[in-house]
Amino acid sequence: MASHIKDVARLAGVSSATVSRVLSNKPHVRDEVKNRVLAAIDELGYEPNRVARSLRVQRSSIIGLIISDIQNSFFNTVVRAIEDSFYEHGYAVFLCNSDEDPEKERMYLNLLKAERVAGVILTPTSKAAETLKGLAQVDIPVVVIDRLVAELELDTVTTNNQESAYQLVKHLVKQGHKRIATVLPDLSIATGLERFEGYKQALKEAEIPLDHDLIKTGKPFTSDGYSLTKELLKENPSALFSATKLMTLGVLRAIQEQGLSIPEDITLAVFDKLDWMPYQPQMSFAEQPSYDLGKQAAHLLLERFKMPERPAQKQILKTTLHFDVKEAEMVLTAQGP
Amino acid sequence: MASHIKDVARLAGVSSATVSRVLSNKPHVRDEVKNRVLAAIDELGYEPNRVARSLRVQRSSIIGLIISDIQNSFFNTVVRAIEDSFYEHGYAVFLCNSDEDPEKERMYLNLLKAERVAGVILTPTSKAAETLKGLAQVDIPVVVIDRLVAELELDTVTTNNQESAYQLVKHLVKQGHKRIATVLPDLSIATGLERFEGYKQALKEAEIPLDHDLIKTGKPFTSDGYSLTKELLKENPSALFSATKLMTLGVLRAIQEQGLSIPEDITLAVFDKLDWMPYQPQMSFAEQPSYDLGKQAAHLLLERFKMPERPAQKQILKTTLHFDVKEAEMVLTAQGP
DNA sequence: ATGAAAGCGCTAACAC
DNA sequence: GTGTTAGCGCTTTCAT
Repeated sequence: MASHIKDVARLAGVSSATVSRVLSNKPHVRDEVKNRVLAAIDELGYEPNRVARSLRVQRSSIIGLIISDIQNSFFNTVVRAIEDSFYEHGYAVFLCNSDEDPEKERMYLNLLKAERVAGVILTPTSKAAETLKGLAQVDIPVVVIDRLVAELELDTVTTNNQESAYQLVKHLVKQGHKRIATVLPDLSIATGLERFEGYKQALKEAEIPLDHDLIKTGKPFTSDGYSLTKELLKENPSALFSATKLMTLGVLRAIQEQGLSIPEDITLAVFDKLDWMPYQPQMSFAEQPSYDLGKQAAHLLLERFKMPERPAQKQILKTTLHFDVKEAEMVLTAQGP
Repeated sequence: MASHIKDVARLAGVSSATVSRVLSNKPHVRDEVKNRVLAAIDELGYEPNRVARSLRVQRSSIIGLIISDIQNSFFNTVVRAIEDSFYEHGYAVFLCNSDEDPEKERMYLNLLKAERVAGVILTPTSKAAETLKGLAQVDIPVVVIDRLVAELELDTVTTNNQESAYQLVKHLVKQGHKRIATVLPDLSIATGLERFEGYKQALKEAEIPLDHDLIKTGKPFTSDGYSLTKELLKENPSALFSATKLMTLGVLRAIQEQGLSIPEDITLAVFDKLDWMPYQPQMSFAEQPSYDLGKQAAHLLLERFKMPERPAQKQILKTTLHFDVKEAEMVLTAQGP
């Protein structure tokens, strides 16, 4: 049987109010009393009931974190950064996987609302706006990462998608490529749209007309990357820009099945740094600052707790560009895909 | 401002007790009254405060799920199965990533205890036993998956590790291999030990003496799979048994760097089905029933809620063995690594 | 500096 | 079948 604050109070010979003050490091407790309380806590192995606390203060110490794909190592790093940040501040992070499914996202958001979590961080699907308004009703602050929610004034951390895509494609142009294909996520996803804008910008600057046979969109999954590339290869592009990590895996497979070599037959520029894999050809890529992204998101949320009325901040982080990196230069990280 | 049960009661012209009864589908409410309550709930957009409910019933509707590596797609499927099962029963799943770190595991277990979750499912590290006893003190049931906790009488779902490893290695033996190397996770992890037993059993049966230069253990990560294999290859094995998915990725890389082809130069038998990858050579593998494993774990926990005194159940699921599967036969799943 | 007491929103025992 | 009420364990005024 777990002990309660009353038991601690009795053992220390004080009231439960005093124990509570000690627990939350409030001032106005004599050191001698404080030590007696601490000793009693220790002796009983007392741990506060966080549920009772949450009810009383009308807010739990849980942070809800909804990620569109927990298997994607990019998001995994983001998760770790957020956990690290909140752990220091006594919050626990409740992780939810939306799988890019607006229905699951809605379910989790409502649940987090019912649990009266302290705050929410999420990578929104394109349908998140409506449900997010419900959280605002109960004053649960939200930080959006990776993708914008255009309709809402929310704290946001994203990366410079358009600029990075522009630089990657510009690099292909400089290498003399004219037929540059691209594989993108649906343009309803903000990152897809922004990266497409970068692609267009680079071509326009080089006065290469847009060829719609070289542009394919789909779900940001390996399977779509694969099938879209199979179609694209019929058009004989000399280079390809892939806009998301998972799609790139499918791109690689399709190219390999076709017996083409990289970069001789087809040159690649892609978004995201690939996980370490047995096979990894030379390519250019934009590495997103995933840990920083998580850190910043946590920071914004903690700031918001202190200043609920502060205007929404939109942070844009920079990717690191790597041009024509060969397999050998890839770093071996602790964990694979 | 969110509405409360009292507001609903007032609007429907009943007491809050009746509203509560309607909410939890208790009997003894007239249909006419029930409908009035439902209408009021709808009109106010009322959602129960789960925190208050948790405090009152001394148990939340949250299931804690601690996974040793959320990026591993094997566990990802397990997570999905567990979420699916509990969603049907009105529980929410709180996902935590222990990263194989006993300290993080301890932190999360204590947190889940303080949150008075309804139950916990976890893939334990080798140091879990002590902390798990703390949960027993507050009557929080625990189901252990993938790995046993020897010291404790807990509901458990695992796979037939020894038998599967035995069959895989036996297959290598039948193909005439005498120098069969193996890469294993530390034997303090139950799965590592069991799979090693299977390996030894197959060699013993074939009267092949154990050669300790062909046996390497490490952390179940890609990096260790890679470095251990580099060493093993100096011994010129003709076959290799890799005991975990992440390690296998490192194995493949090391073999490729050495310029060896699979299966001609070295034959592979491995645990786990690899995620879809651009490069994937022929090998034998034991596919774990990951979805079933999650389903069964959820089932055991739900049963335990109903019958707290039932003796602990130890379920052992069977892997599906695939021998000498070529790349082309691999199924393209929706998502990559 | 400390204690007494109210109350967070809900459920369940008991009364009718 | 429905209402009244006590109380889950904690925090936070308000007294002293």
